[in-house]
Amino acid sequence: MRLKDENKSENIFYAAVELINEYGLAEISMSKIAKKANVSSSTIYVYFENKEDMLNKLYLSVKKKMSQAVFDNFDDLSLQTAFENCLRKLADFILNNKNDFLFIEQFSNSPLIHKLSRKEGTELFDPIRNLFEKGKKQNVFKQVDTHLLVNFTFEPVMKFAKDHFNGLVEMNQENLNKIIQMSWDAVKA
Amino acid sequence: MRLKDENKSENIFYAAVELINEYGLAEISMSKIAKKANVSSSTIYVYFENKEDMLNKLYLSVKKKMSQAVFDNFDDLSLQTAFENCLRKLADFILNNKNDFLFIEQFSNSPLIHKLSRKEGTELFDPIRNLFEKGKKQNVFKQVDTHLLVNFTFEPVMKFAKDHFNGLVEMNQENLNKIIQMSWDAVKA
Amino acid sequence: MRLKDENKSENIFYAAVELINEYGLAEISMSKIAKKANVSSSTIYVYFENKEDMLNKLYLSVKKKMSQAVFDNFDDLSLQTAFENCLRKLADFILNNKNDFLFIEQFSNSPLIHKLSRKEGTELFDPIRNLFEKGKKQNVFKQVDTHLLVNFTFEPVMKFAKDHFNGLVEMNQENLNKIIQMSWDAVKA
Amino acid sequence: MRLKDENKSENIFYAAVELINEYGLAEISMSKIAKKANVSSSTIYVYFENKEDMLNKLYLSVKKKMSQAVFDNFDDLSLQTAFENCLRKLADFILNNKNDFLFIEQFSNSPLIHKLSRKEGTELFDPIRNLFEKGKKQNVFKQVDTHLLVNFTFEPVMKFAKDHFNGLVEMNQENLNKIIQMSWDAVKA
DNA sequence: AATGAATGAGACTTCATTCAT
DNA sequence: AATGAATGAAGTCTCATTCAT
Repeated sequence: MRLKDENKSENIFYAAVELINEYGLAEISMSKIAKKANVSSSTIYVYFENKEDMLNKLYLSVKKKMSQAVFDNFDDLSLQTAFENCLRKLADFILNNKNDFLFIEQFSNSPLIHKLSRKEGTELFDPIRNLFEKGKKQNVFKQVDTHLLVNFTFEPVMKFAKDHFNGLVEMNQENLNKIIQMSWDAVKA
Repeated sequence: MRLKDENKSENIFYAAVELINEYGLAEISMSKIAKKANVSSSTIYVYFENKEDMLNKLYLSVKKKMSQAVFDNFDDLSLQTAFENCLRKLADFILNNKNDFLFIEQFSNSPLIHKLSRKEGTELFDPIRNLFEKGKKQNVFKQVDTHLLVNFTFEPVMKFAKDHFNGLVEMNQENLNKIIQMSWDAVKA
Repeated sequence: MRLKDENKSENIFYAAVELINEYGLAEISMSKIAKKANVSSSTIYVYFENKEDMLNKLYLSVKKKMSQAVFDNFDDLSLQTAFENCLRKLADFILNNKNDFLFIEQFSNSPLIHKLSRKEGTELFDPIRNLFEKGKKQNVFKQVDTHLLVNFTFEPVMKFAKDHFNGLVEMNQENLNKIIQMSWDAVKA
Repeated sequence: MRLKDENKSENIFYAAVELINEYGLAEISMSKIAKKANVSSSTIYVYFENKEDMLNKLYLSVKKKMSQAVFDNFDDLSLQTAFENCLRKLADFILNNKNDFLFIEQFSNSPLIHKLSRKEGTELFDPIRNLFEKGKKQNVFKQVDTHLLVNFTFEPVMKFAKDHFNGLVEMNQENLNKIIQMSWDAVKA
């Protein structure tokens, strides 16, 4: 028996993300992905049950990559430094992995995402939730639902990144500093 | 010659939004929309050039409906009241027009959206930008790119609404009040 | 709107029967049928829901044609003449419509046939059952389940026809006469 | 070198018969058979040249099993007892091996059957032909083509069995006795 | 204006089979 | 002998769109 070629699965993921960004979730096809990944389209079905399964696994894979980047060296820092750091790393990741980021945005707003995938994807960001829980106890943060604190941390920067990609604004150091300040103002007690 | 039936066009829009929410942008088809709208699929082509045209017009139509709701009675108010009011009206609109809102989120994250549609859609929210411009001059708001102020106003509440629809949190009056406070803290000078 | 071309549906039926005989139920495809019928394979789906639906409707159509041939001028005859006549007409039909006959044999032995189609197909042969019911009352036929009488009437001649097509025997007048005699011996009181 | 595992080949046969009855000759696939037989689909190719070869060998195997059952203890009996016995044993076999029987009916009506397989399958029933040849010489049976005698012996009971499986009639002792009587009336001189 | 008929292109997926171990 | 990996070919069916009325 032949050995599974781990590259193949990665090539498929890579091709899918590229194409989804170019044409949109609605317009990609398994055969386009296969062609770009240099495999036969039937080979995709060796690795995934079907299109939906493939997309959900891709989502989880990309989200994991993103969370690892964001929470790199996260636990050893003070609250505020950790908060600031992860925002910077998020911005970094988005700018350097535009397609990954935009794929996540597209997919997580579509009903193709499975309940379980959404849950698992959310849990990858537990560290930031834990940070806020801890901070709330120390009265560093507002006494509000943790989800709210998270939303004020991540959503504005992510929207700003999209505006950046659309040419409306420029995501430079200065703007990033301001975002961090504003996020902090929003969440701090 | 018969007149174009305004109802038909609305039925088509309505059916499209429903189906996109149920199956996703990737899975809808002109024939499914036609069937749900009780028209022949060729009739859709009487009203729209093609699928892309239809979706972009639908987007603009829904976004307009949303902006009208958000900026209802907007200009006659003080800065802070206008700010608070439009956030409340946004939340209201989202809760009462879930499918419209989720369609916008799905569509505006997809490359199917035309550059021009995005621009026109953005301009529908000029009132909030004008408000911030005015407020910056009065030193009520931080001296940062207006897009940033807008992002801190709308993004968190919209994400919170999605969390609400996913059963993670409850969008009640209390939480809404907190959101408004946090948004204000983020943008105020 | 264009008018439905009744020919198309007949061409599809004809092509299907031909191909099923050439390649077998297991080996035909919608596209082969379409090509032979000179229509686009998507056109088949204008006329039929799917392959199964098409095959079942084809079955009923062919079976009806067969029953009409078999029971032509059936009711006005005496019991024995009617019995003999319909056997001769069956043999005639089979010899002149080999493909139709063999299609029925193939399809009715496959699980693709719907319960309802089998029932409807069976009912098309009610006349022979009525004949036997009547004859049983007059003590012309054996007092056994009518299905049994039918089976002894039709099955041997149909198997003989298949043997004929396979080159094992020759279905000539002499053999047909003998078959009729044997059938009669089997069913008569 | 390992020996071919006789079990594997039997498992494959068994799985094939089951699936063909459930889904039909047209809908089975090597991979479905492999899955049901708990072997890899490439293993099937260790035992058979290809799908057609496998089906033809399966046919012959099942037909042999059937003929052995039918002609068990056949030669030592008187003409009429042998005739009656083998009809009873055929009915028995069919009732106890429904899937085997229905597979034969499906396969032998399809063009997938090879000329040679049909010939070999037919020869397995030589004993009944020999019986009729002998009986014709003794003027016990009608002086007609032996195939005809065979057809009047086997076809009605086989059709009756199918009617039974379709819920139209009940194949009980009483009905079987009548079938035997009718067959005898048909073939006897 | 409205629509059922029609279709080429292409969707997803499974197929029978071979390869490499 | 046995099998998981791999694939080109082909499967059914739906697609967006146009045609003809």
